[in-house]
Amino acid sequence: MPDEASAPGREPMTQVVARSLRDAIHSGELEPGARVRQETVAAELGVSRIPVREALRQLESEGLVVIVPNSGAKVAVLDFEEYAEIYKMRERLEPLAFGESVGRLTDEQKDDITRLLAELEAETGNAQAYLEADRRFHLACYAGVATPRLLKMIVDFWNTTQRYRRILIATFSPDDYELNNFEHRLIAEAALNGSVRRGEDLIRMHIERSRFRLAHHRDLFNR
Amino acid sequence: MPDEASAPGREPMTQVVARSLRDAIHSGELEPGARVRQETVAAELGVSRIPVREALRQLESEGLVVIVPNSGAKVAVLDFEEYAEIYKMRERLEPLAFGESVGRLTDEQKDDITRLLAELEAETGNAQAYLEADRRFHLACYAGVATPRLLKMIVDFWNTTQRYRRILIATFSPDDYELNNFEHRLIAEAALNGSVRRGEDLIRMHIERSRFRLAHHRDLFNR
DNA sequence: CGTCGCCAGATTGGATCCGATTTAAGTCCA
DNA sequence: TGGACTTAAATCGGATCCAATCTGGCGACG
Repeated sequence: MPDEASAPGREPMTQVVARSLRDAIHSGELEPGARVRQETVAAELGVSRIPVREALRQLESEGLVVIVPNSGAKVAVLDFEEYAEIYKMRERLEPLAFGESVGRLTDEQKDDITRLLAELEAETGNAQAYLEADRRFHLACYAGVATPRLLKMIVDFWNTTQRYRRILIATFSPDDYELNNFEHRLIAEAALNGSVRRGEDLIRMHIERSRFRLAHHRDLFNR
Repeated sequence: MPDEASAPGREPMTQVVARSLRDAIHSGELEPGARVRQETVAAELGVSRIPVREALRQLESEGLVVIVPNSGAKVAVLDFEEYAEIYKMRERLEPLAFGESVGRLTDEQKDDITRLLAELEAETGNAQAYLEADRRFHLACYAGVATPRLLKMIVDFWNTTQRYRRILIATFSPDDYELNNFEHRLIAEAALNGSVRRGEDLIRMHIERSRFRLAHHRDLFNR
């Protein structure tokens, strides 16, 4: 056999379906409010509806979809208040993650941060690529977090808001990009130097600033 | 018809199963590490395994059980570090919830806080009842939170740690109870007065203190 | 005597099928 | 012409059935 993915047995279909749907929502292929039919997804991936239903339950717990009994699943729609609330939670949890991570970063992980910072700056002005680099940079700062719960929570936050960040970043001026880059440099510096307290403050402010800017774009949530 | 629970159609079995399992874990009937067999649960509730499997996926996302592919589900076991990490998250999120809640509390909800505080003090020394009252008192303080995400997250935290708090409370001295009651009174006061900042600090310290005491009981996690 | 491999029972994962509920179109009547 | 009722198609929830995988015990071999 060729390689077989170093498989410890086969991976359950539910996980494959869940990942596939996550990617589809993440990439914008499935927009907020879009209906997700079990039969359609099942046919598309060549499985029955059973693993699709289990995957949908999982995604619902992650906040990515909303299931209405006997009616169906839809990609979760966030209104302005929900979006802001997620940012408020991020303002509390991401500094914690930073603090838990910094002391445990390996040399490779530190290199990743440096590299991703450079990538991020290189993509300035390129909305789609910048968005992706932004995500990876921030998550790289939390790579040292030892317990999976906190990390999963933060990733879920990024996933549920991804689609909306995409809309927001389209409104970025060159100055917005520049300020972002500046803050990222400071954060990376704090991470590499082990300046826990300073990094925590920087991250909180970084997210807080994003949330404040949000208030100027409330209209993006009207539909 | 009598009342029919104001039903908008029937409630899906998955939710019934999930709630039942949550309760069983919550009450200690299912201990951490206990294996959860789909067939057993299904038979017990008179349903097939399908809704059981979906419920298990849901509980996994909530952190209550761990599913090993092709092997089965077990009630989640927390080691000392995971438990401490959850408390650290609570230290960040519950003050936020308090702040979001206080300004929006209705008169009924304020009465609930007063009443539950009294109940809590009345159960001093009675571990089992105190545990339950403690939970309800704290959650009552967050009753004004408008967005469900934050609240669900906090409830999940309380659920996953419930079994361990039960063990810890058994080690409480009269002084421990007294100190707890004192802090609860201050928190209730802040909630009723609308002292947001003070309440946030109190709650953070309240949880922090619980976490510190935990360090003296590391042995409870050995198994 | 301990370890590795093999076989049977138990348990999970997935597919297909059926009944129940929702949704939407179409019709009737004011 | 517009709204409410009826009916039919689409879709979901759940049950039963079958295949794949894991667990535990037995025996053979080193």
